[in-house]
Amino acid sequence: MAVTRKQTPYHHRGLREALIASGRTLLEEKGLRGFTLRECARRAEVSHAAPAHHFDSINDLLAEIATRGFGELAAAMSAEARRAGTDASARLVGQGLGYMAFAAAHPMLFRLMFNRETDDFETPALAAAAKAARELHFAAVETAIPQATAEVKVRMSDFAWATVHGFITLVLDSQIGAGESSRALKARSLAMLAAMAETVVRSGRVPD
Amino acid sequence: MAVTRKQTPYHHRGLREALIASGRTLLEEKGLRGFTLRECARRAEVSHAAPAHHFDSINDLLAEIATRGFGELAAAMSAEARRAGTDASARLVGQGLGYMAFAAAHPMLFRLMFNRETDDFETPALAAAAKAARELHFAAVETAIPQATAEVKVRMSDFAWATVHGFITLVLDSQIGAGESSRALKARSLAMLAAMAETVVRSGRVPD
DNA sequence: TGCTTAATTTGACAGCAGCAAGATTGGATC
DNA sequence: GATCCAATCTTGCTGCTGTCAAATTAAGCA
Repeated sequence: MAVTRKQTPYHHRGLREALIASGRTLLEEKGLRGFTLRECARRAEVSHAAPAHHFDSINDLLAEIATRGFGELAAAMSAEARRAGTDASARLVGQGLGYMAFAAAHPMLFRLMFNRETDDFETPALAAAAKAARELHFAAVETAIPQATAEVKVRMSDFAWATVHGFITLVLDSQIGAGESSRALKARSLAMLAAMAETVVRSGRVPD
Repeated sequence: MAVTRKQTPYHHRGLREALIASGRTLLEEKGLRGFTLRECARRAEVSHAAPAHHFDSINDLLAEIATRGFGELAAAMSAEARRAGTDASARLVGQGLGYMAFAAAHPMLFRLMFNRETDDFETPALAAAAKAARELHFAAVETAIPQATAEVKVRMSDFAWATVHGFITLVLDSQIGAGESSRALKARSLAMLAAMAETVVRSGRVPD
């Protein structure tokens, strides 16, 4: 009985990782609506039912991809903040830049991470990864306005995040800067971040 | 030959509108991922192929639903701005409130309107409706800071929109205020809008 | 070696979008 | 009023999809 299957072994061994990888490129190519478990399997050169042994459902795979996305997002934020030096305000801007750069580089992944439509693929790990990114951001705001009250800190953290998230989201959805050069867009982003940081820092100065 | 079909006539007459209506409730119930042309047809008590005569594809129906959504969004913004009175800053806050209220009332529709994944259901009418809402917002910002340069006006329009859009988006995606009472959430929204309006107005006062 | 278990396969089911061909209706024309 | 046409809707297909069940293969361990 000649093994007609190519030289690929029956046991893939690293299928779980392979599926996450192929799933991620597929997501980036086709978007969530074009995302297919069977296509993931095809790209990993494996039968259509193989993924079932590594992921309970298609949502499970999506959750894993999103979870890792949050890890990368946090890393991108940290890296840019570090590059920005020691000034707290500059670090806040840097973190925002990292956030936007990640979203621009992986738009579909970014959408998946936040577009928690019906919560039907919420996972403890996913929730924890999202929370970690949030806390990274909150810490940066806290450092920028150490003397502010806890309530103001929370408020400004919301504010800064909403600004950055809203802007890049609208850009990705072609609502802002459609047809503009990436150079012009970058200038717009920086202006946005500057306005954000200024408002945050000012809130720390005003006694109430 | 007894007519086994119920008393419903062969020609539905208002099928296009019926599909838009059933599609919209379906969307709100199941989200974009659970949205199905056949289920729309079923709810309109019509065969699965009937929609094809009114919409080229499922994306066509979604585009029409999204287009009407933008009309309603603009109406909600205008109504709240009117309620806010004549002060330009208050009107800006009111518009933001209307925006958020619409999104909170129709979260899935709101997501559909903006989640323009692969642009595969972009339509001239949809683009125009989105643009109308944008211009409504820009006009409000312009009125609030009439003496500012054109560039600052654009910048602040982006800024204000990003703030409001980002905040409500994060709330809908359970990233902000998860598990909070709607009362507390409303307070957070108002604080957010106040910070936004203050920044906009200040940008109009500073000479550059 | 043989046995157990994990990993993968094939095959099936129901549901989906879109297409084609037939059935029914409403309205215009004669 | 009768006839024809175009619009509307239905049934039935094709090739997808996710998920399940059963069969097959490989790996690890005694």
